[in-house]
Amino acid sequence: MARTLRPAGHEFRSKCSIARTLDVLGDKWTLLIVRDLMWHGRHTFQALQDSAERIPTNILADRLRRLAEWGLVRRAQYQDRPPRFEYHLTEAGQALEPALIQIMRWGHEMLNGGLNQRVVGAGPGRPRR
Amino acid sequence: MARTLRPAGHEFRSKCSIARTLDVLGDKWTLLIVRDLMWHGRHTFQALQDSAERIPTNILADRLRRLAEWGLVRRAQYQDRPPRFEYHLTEAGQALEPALIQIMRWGHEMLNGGLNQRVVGAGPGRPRR
DNA sequence: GTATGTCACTTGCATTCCGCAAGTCACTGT
DNA sequence: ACAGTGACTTGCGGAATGCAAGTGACATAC
Repeated sequence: MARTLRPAGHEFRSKCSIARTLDVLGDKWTLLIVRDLMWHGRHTFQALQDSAERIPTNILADRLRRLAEWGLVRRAQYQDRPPRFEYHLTEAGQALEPALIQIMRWGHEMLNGGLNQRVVGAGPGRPRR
Repeated sequence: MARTLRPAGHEFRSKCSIARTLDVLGDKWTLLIVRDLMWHGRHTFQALQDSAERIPTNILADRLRRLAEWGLVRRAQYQDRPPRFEYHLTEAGQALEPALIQIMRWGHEMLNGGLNQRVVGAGPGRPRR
């Protein structure tokens, strides 16, 4: 049983599970990064940046840092020279899948959003070269 | 079959259902208001403001306005003199329940958040006096 | 009939966050 | 030598947030 995720010094607004989740994920970008890591096989900074919504690079760097602090994402160097990094969801991050699916459903039905195809096992793993 | 919800003039960032949902609900407060309307029987401005997370009044007014524009919330006057209003979720708003439940689950498991009791049919309806 | 209280908000203002463009650094490939 | 790539960082103007205080229409208590 995992202890509660929480970066050093963080105080939650309240005991409510929803409020706490919003403390972590409550903004316009974070869940899109999780989506790309989970379903779209985007695991490098560059790949995440090239996603459809064109996230600004400073925001992307900041959100990846925060996701790593929260333990939802792991940053790993997969190459030395030049140093290159890849980002992967931890178990805690992957556990967001049911929530993400329900959010996607609602957006599909109410906002005419596109449905995600291949929801499982997508992505090329690490970039080949 | 409902047409796509969208206030006049709004452009979505992308076709993705998740991105579109975040265009509507992607901030720290909006889902807490939905939570209170859905489960906690808070239907007046005052009741919503008294919720545990102490939302600032200007933000609350703004979010209620936006939720109404998006068609997730209906504002109704239930008393003339003095004028008093109550807020209720529309069907589109209520359709967020499965997503909210999954978000709550994740917060409960990963962030040690409190679980919501009475998830269905909570609340006193309109304030008596 | 004056004082206090309630409800539903607005307004002002300082602080913080966001988004865009540009720059940096370490390489690699030609 | 020189353009290119990947992973960021920095600067800066504008938008959003958070706090306190104010407003207007009543209702209730004294």
